[in-house]
Amino acid sequence: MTDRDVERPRTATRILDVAERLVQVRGFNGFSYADVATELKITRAALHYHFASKTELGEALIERYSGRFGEALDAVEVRTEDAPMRLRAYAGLYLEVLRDHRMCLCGMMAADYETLPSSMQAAVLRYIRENQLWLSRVLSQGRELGTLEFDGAPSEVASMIFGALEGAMLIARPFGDIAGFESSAARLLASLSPLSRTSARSKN
Amino acid sequence: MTDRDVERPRTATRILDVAERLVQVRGFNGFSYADVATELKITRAALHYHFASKTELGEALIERYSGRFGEALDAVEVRTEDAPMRLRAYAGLYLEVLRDHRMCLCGMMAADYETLPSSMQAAVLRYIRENQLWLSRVLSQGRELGTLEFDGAPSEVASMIFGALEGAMLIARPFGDIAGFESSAARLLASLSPLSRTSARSKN
DNA sequence: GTCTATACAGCGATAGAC
DNA sequence: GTCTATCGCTGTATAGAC
Repeated sequence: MTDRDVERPRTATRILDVAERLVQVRGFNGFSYADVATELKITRAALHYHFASKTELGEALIERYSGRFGEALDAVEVRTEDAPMRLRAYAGLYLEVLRDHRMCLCGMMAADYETLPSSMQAAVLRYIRENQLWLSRVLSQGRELGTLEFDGAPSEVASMIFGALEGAMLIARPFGDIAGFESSAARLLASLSPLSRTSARSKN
Repeated sequence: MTDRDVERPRTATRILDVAERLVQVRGFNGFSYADVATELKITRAALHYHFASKTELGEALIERYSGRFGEALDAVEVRTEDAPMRLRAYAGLYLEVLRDHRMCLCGMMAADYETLPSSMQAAVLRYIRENQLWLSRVLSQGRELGTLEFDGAPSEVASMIFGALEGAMLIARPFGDIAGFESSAARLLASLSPLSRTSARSKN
């Protein structure tokens, strides 16, 4: 399903699973081969057999994560019908990650960006651009069909939404504030609703 | 001016300056005493004289940064007149940091959160809460005076704005995309404008 | 307040046996 | 594919002279 066409030994997959979680929780500079090896009850040397360097491991992590995310986005487009639903589903993907006490892998690596080898930097940028492109497409279609309403370029709104969701995760995670994330995400998407412009007259 | 009532040797201040930048660029786990010492042309041992442990250094960094940020917020309230101006000035503080190719110190530490000693974790949470409190106050006043318009609790909007700005920085920095940050910030604040609900009818 | 020297743990990585 | 053993380096931290 995921990793469908990547031939990979079972162990390599388990390594990626553990390392992925460690990066999402502790950052790329916050975990070591020893951490992964201990958890899998193998030696560091065995780890190096599968991923010769930490850089290679990091590249594989981003590649797999990007691939999975892309698949998840495809799945969203299959199971939803309009742009507002798709945006909600998109935010829902982040919510799942946060519920697992993790940060988005590439959001974490965006924080570590300056310390990463250039191959990993490039992969992080690619991931971000892909997300923003997907969002741009959804936003464009939504506006054409009248299910969304906003000013300016879809790509700018896409950047704003992407950043805002990453930031909402970043801030919610230390507090374990799932509800806070949901509230921020909902508010963000509500501002794109055609109805939002007439609804809010409660106070003031 | 800043650090006004903290008695601190010149060297300690220079250490904090360098370490602060390193944290903002590379993260708390991405720099070492050696990095700071080299840059200041002193030895690591001298560093330990001023800050016995990296934890102490980290605590001092957050404390100073929080204090400065609080002063900057006071200054914003002095030199601005209404809530929209204050929010723009608030976003402007982030912009300055980003222009310096840095991430917000505490945003960076929010990413490193799980790896931090508990004293630093507590300080990071305090910083976030103070920011959100300040924003809540501004938002409340703005709504009362009719210069801002939004649904729900000010604290929720404050969380959303804070997270969104942190996230916009996080994502813009790897690209060096100052304009992207400005665009996101402007869009974010525009959604709180009383006029926003009738302005946007350009396309669709 | 800064230095030299050093302790000691941890890191990423490699060689070579099994 | 995993192991033991080890290398070389860097990390934080400390002792003691100046």
